[in-house]
Amino acid sequence: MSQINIKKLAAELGLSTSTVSRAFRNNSDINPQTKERILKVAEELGYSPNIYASNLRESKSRTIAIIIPEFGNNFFSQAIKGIEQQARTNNYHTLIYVTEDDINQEAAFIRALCNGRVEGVIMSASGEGLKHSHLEMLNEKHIPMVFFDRYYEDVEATCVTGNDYESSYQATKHLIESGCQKIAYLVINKRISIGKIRMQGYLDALKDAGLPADEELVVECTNDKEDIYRTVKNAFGHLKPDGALASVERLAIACLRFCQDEDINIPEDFKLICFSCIEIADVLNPPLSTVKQPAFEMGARAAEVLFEALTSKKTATRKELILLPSSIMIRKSTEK
Amino acid sequence: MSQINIKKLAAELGLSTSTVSRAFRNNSDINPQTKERILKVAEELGYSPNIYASNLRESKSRTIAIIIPEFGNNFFSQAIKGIEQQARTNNYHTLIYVTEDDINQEAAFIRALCNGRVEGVIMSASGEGLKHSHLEMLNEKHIPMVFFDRYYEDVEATCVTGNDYESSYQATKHLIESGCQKIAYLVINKRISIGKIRMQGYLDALKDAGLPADEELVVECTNDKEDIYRTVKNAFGHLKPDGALASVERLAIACLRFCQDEDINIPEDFKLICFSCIEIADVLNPPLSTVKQPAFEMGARAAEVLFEALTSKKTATRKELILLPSSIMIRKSTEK
DNA sequence: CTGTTAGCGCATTCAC
DNA sequence: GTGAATGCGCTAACAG
Repeated sequence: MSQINIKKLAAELGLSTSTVSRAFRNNSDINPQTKERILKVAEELGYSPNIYASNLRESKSRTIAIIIPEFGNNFFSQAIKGIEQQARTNNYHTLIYVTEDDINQEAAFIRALCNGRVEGVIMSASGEGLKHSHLEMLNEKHIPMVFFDRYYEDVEATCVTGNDYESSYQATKHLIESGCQKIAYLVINKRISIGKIRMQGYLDALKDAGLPADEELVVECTNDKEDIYRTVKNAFGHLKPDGALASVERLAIACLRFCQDEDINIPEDFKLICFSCIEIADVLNPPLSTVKQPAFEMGARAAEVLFEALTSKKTATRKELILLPSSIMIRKSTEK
Repeated sequence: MSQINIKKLAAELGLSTSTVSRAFRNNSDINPQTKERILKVAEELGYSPNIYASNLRESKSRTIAIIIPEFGNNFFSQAIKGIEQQARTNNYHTLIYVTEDDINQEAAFIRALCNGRVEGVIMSASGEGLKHSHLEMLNEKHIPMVFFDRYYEDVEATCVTGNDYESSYQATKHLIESGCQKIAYLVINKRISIGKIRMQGYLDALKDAGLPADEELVVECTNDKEDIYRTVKNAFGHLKPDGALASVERLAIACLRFCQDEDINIPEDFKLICFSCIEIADVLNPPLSTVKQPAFEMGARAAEVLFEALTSKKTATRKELILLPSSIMIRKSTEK
């Protein structure tokens, strides 16, 4: 059986293709009875308009792209859910691209998207502190973009992110109030957006408490699992901290592992808190205090901003920082 | 600035559109120098072929759909990575659809995909034991499909899944050898595919060990977090098991929570093992023994089967069960 | 190796 | 309220 198309359906119905087309779009006026008849026969014959022909004709795709550094962690999973919820209500499809934290990948994806595949982009940045010229193409192609969580300061676009400075300050303060005197800050890259902002909150909290805001206590790690463990081990060896704030979950998990291996008691000998959206923090060993970002809301909000731009035919979003509050969940790992 | 297209680019170059087109496709022969010149100018002018026009013209989309019951757990995240890796090497795009375990959603997605949006479907089933007539449409439209993990027995299609019976048998045997006498089996739905097969392995292991394979020990839960906790609590109350095999991670987490709340010592008073791909099982309280499915490989393998069908122009995959071995990771939660 | 020509399936003018 | 005609941007014969 050859595939059905609008022409065959029209022939079957004894109508013109334009009338059939009208039955599937809501704008044009059409006799309600004709419409109903068309839809009924279409259903029977398993016809639905070819998406690519429509896209071509209308030169719009009702599709947006999500570009994220990694996939499969709680934060991004929840953020994606938030985005998809909005996409669904706006009748849009989503395409997900994962950069593995590689800005070249990011650039490649952006380039590949500029052929009309998507109408807008929601992105968490992969290469803060590097060249971002690949984003200019979006501008040229009039494709609006919104950042969430991680963003480029030098790019004109709205960003929805957490109130990281404040949360970091509060988390550090909480460690101090729990009795910590020598608090390490664990970070992947301290020179860029979230790593940097969270560090500032941490440093200021130390300072305000009269503790030495010593940059030696800032421990930078790579993104590799084995490497992280080694770095943590090393840091423990020469810093001997009694507490730590981890800027991302992975680093805190490495601490838990290390403490387990070395029989360091948490929270007695060492207290730990981290930024994380993990849903099973309460059954970790020990239950882990977290700064929980509103991932779902971030995604949803970023999508809202994008769809607003899309429906009002704006070709870009305006430079603006939207901060959503995180909540500090205190558990055993930071008990006195 | 009006958008660039193949005609303008051709005009700019003093060439015909077909030559330009050839420069972007690898098949037709074209003067290497011409090609290079075209690609260079295209780069400068920010031209790339409109995807939707290509799709329409070639009537293929180089896109596949992934349909899964849920999103954001380790198993599906890893499986998706496996699929995407294969998709990338085959130069295909992926669209992800999440059903929230609702077969109506699944049917709606399938219907929406049949307008040519995708060339193939990789799916983990959401409604085992229910009507699956919505899948007939894929057949009519000649869209091949592959199941992974969860599948419909009554549908003709290849399925890539775990060796669940064997793993379940081994996991139960391990509990018995660790000293358990009264082992519960926790499951979301014992009448369907994975829940059913895993139960069979469990029951047979009990029987072979001379333990009563009592169906009372099979505890069925809903999919709701609060509900699961209540069911677990209730089961502990009247069954008083000394061990459990959980068919999915979520149920084991509820056990950990319950034991933590009630000061039940694991593994002394109660031993626990579950099917799970969780990567931080070693820092749970206590470290959790798991049956780890090869999620990434499953996804990759399912994608391989699909692409094989696609490249050989088959319109469906043949009914076949491909079993990939899981590995049992023994940790503290099942120690003697 | 390159150009000409003819659609892919659909949505939108513009007539009637 | 409906139909005829046109072209969205691209690719694949075919001819040269």
